[in-house]
Amino acid sequence: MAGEAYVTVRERILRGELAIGQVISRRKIAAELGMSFLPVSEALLRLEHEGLLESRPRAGTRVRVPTRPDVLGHYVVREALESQAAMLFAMHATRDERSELLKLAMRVDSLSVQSDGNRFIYLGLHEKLHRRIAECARCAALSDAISRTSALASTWLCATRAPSPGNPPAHHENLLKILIAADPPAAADAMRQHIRSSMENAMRRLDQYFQLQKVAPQTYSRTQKKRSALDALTPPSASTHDTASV
Amino acid sequence: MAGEAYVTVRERILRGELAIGQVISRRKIAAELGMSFLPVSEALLRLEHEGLLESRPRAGTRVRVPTRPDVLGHYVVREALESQAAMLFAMHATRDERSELLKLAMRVDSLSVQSDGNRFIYLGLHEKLHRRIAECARCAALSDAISRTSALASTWLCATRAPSPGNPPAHHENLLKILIAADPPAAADAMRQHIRSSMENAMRRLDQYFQLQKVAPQTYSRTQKKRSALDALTPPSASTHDTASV
DNA sequence: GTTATAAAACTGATATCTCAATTTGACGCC
DNA sequence: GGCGTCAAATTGAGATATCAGTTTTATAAC
Repeated sequence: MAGEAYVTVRERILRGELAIGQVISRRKIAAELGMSFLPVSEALLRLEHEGLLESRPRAGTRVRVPTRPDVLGHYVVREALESQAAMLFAMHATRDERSELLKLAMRVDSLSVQSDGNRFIYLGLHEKLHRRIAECARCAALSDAISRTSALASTWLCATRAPSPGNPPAHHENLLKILIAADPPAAADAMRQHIRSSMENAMRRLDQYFQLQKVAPQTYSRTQKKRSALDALTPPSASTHDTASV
Repeated sequence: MAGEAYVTVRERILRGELAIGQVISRRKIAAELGMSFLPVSEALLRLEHEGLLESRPRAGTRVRVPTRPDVLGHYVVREALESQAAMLFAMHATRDERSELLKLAMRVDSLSVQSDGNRFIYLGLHEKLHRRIAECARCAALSDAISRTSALASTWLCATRAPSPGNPPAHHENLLKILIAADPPAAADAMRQHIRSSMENAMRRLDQYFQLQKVAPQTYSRTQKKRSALDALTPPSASTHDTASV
């Protein structure tokens, strides 16, 4: 049951149904899922340890509002893990896997240039590309570490609106071409550069949240009126089928 | 309270008071610490997620018995994180920090060659060296990721007896000399090699536990007699002040 | 209208209790 | 004597109740 609650809440955060900074109630979720709030507490605690939530002891729990060092640190860790995965991919991936992922990269690129609301499809496919690279590295522990880490970034990118602005059209295709070429250090280095450009992108987008934090460092308000500063920032997406509106 | 239980149990595992495969009881720990077993459950759940414990739903909880892929995967992740830290150390560490850590490395090496029971002191200092390198990388998230990861290895190394057999006398000193030289890629590579040799070392030592797992894959026996296979492997250390016996 | 304040509602944390699954150890059977 | 079986003990998981701290809101004073 705790696992069910974990998956449900995690999905909601990752799909952007719960915006950054939004306060959630253990009791309401428990009632909604038809269980006591003890397994829900367990799930939320786990999500807090993974960095998706934050809570103050007796005030409330909300979707984590990242700070600038948070995002920087996240991408440093991610750079370490994903460049390692790229290196192992160059060493161990089969021929089929290499061609599969090259094709996937080209699809991601083609979705990237379209600016009509395929944002969620693009994000999902982009995450799949990175996940598959990690899986082809043939190391479960590394895959796990990466998927734990990239869940965080998914949250942050879900919250922002603009579809990747200044990426070259063949961004991922070029990356995969290097990974396929089977030179491990070069693969690691290419992934390293890729992650760094992702970081700059994310930094630019999340800037508004960094400003916000200085204004309301630790607000766990449950009502609407005092969250106006936050609400002004969150994209209007909300409902799941509304992705074609931008 | 949950935090207190977490720290206590974690300490016991890391100090080797709880051997690999040993079964522990939530209720006994709760009684011992004077609290309900709910906060204890929370603490044990966290330790399970961190990989220090393993449990079967209604059978029991024990200190995790690592498999070969576990250890391999652990060191792959660790290689990724620590080589990143080494790179950032080469870039950002101050002059004072560089000389401090070089001295620390030399102390670690000198303890390494002595074979009279300074094992716990050596392990502690060795861990401190790696921790300080991560801290000097100026990235809290990376430090956290590393300390979470290296806790696992500490458990495993605590369980084994032999003081690092075939390391060259100036193993860590040479590593630090490269880190200090301020060439980031070279620093990363040196750390990478260092971690890999650590892995081979750990693999050799933990081999007996890998064999064991095939015999008793999932035993949560609370009695002594069926654990004879495990008991034969655990070092006689146990009591904290008994380190000078080997 | 604004501000200060106190009661009310709500939150997370813990304790206590119950329950189903597992292990244990003793009993009976061959 | 060895082996299968079943009751008792133990375990982790969940439900409910209680408590202390925080936020909200209604109230009163200015």
